[in-house]
Order: sequence, then structure tokens, then C-alpha cells
Amino acid sequence: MMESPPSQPPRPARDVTQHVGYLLKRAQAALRSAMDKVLREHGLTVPQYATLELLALHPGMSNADLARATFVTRQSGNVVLRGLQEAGLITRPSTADHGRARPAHLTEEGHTRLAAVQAAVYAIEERMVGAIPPQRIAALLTDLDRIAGALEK
Amino acid sequence: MMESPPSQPPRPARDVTQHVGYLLKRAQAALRSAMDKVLREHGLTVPQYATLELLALHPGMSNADLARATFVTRQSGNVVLRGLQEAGLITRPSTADHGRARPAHLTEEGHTRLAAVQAAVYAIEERMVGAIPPQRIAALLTDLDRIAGALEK
DNA sequence: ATCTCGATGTCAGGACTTTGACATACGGGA
DNA sequence: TCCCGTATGTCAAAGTCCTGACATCGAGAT
Repeated sequence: MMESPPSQPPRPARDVTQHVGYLLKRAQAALRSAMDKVLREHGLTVPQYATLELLALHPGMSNADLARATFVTRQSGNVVLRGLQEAGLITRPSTADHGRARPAHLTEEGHTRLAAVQAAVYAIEERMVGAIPPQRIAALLTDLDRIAGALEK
Repeated sequence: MMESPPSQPPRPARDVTQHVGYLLKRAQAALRSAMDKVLREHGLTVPQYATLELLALHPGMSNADLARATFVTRQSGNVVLRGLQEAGLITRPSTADHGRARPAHLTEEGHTRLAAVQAAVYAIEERMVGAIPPQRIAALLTDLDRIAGALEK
């Protein structure tokens, strides 16, 4: 019940469910749900997967680096890293050579597990991209980036 | 450290941080953070605010309705509703007249508090919209809707 | 040399959310 | 009429994440 697709008003939507913020939340919730479902079959959480992907791209990132990049606090990032470390997917030196930052690196198994899930995750990305007119993709990426930039200020 | 804006590759981005999913996450994280900050000053959480907004638009929504609309579980929705009820912002009949659903309604104070925060929240929406070329807004909303639709299936 | 400041890692506690389960209530079909 | 599937509300337990706080480390200023 309570379903009333407000029959799209002209342009300046007054319905809250037509605001950019709400649509953004809805899309993100759907993405999160889809990724959770797929990653669970591989024994990974979304933050864990994101961390693996980032470490594959930028080996040696510290906990603080990863926390910023995955949009969680350092504390949560620490939990993620310990989980990955216990699972044997990453390694971190027990002592920091420079500051306090301890650079993380993927293990052999880390690379393997990442490769195993990438196909499934990228399929989700494909479903998203496939739902959008190709000529709009670039603009969409740009706009999302601008939204983030405008709010992060 | 570890900051290397990958100097935007031509178009088909291979960098994970250029994927639709990542940008979506980033924009949503920025929005959530901005809203948290503003709403905290008014003693409300994001789900609580969303619930008030929805109840203003559709009086009488049930807990299950609200949970779906705010993208949380019924259990979380229940917690939100009890919080709002204790704060005196909404009312719910103690007994259901039809099924088990107990329709929620804003109290006088609920309307007042909502009105008080709307200005601040809408200013955030304005910051987002303002960062995007006006002629692209409609397309952006459409694309976000399609992304959600493609994933919710 | 010393001090101050920012960044990092970590701990403790609490807040929020989810998973899983159960009981109740309506509605349609056998 | 009776049964079964769906929807709803709720409880208990666990997980996840965050806030607040503290100690350490490096770099630049004093």
C-alpha cells in the first residue's frame, strides 16, 4: 500500500521522492543491496571488497588512506583490515618504518579472491551502465563527481 | 599521501574510482555526512528526518511502508518510530483497526520541527543541484531512477 | 633544542542496523 | 468452511559503525 508514483510533475519536483538526494539514496541502497548479496557468497563484505580493490590499484596504502577512500572512519577501517589480515588476504608490517602508517599489501590469496569476485561485481556495474543511454554515461560520472565535490567542501 | 587523481583517462575508465558504483558511493557518502551534520543540530537523525518528510507527504503510512521508503528494515524503522514517538513528533494508535498496520501521523510539534529543519536540508539539496548544469538535472534524475530500477529487479 | 600542530593507530563505549525468528491478521483458493 | 501464502509488528542476538579519547610520530616554527 501507499504506493502512488506521483506522475512526474513538470520539472521542479516538489515531491521529496523526486529530489536528487532521495534518488541518490535509492540508487545507492539498491547498489549496496546487490553487492552485499553477491559478496556474501564469497565471504566478503562491501568495505572489505572495496579495500581489496583499492590495494590492488595502489599497493601500500595505509589504514587512514583506505578509510578515507572507502568512506568510513579510521576505526572501522582498522576492523576491516584486521578481518582481511586474519583471512590471509593482506599483509601489514608489524612496525612502521616511517611514521606510524603501516602500508598494506595484497597476498597471493588476496589477489586470487579479488579476481574471483570481480566478475560478479563488474556484472552489477554492467547492469547499472546498461540501464543508461550510452551518450549520458560521461555526463553522469561528471555530475556525480560534482555533487560530491560540492558537498565535501 | 597516496593522493593521485588519476588524471582523467579518456572515457572508458579502468580505474575503480571512476566506476559508476564508486562515484555513486562517494556522492551518497558526502550527502549523508552533510545531512548528519545539519540534522544533529536539530536533534534528528537522517532516518528520523526522512520519516517525518514522508509522513508529511503521506499521512498514515505504516512502519513497514516507512521502512521500505527509507531503505531500512522494519526493525530499524520501528526503532525510528519509537524515537519519534517518545519525542512527541508523531502519534500512532495503540491498536490497529484493519490489519496489524498502525498508521502514523505527525503531531503539531512534528510539523513544526520538520519545518525548522527543512530550510537547512533544502540548502544542501541546492548545493547539489547548483553544482550541475541546469539542463542536465532532469537527465540525472532519470538516470538515477533507472540505476535503482535495474538493480532492484 | 624545544614546542606546537597535524596525522596516524588504537582503545573503550555507545548508537544504530541487520539477521533470524515468531506470532498475529487479512485474503484468496481448495 | 478451512487452509495456506503474504504482510505486518515485534523480540532477541549479533554485527557494524561511529563518537570520543588518548598516545605516538614527524615536520615545521620558535
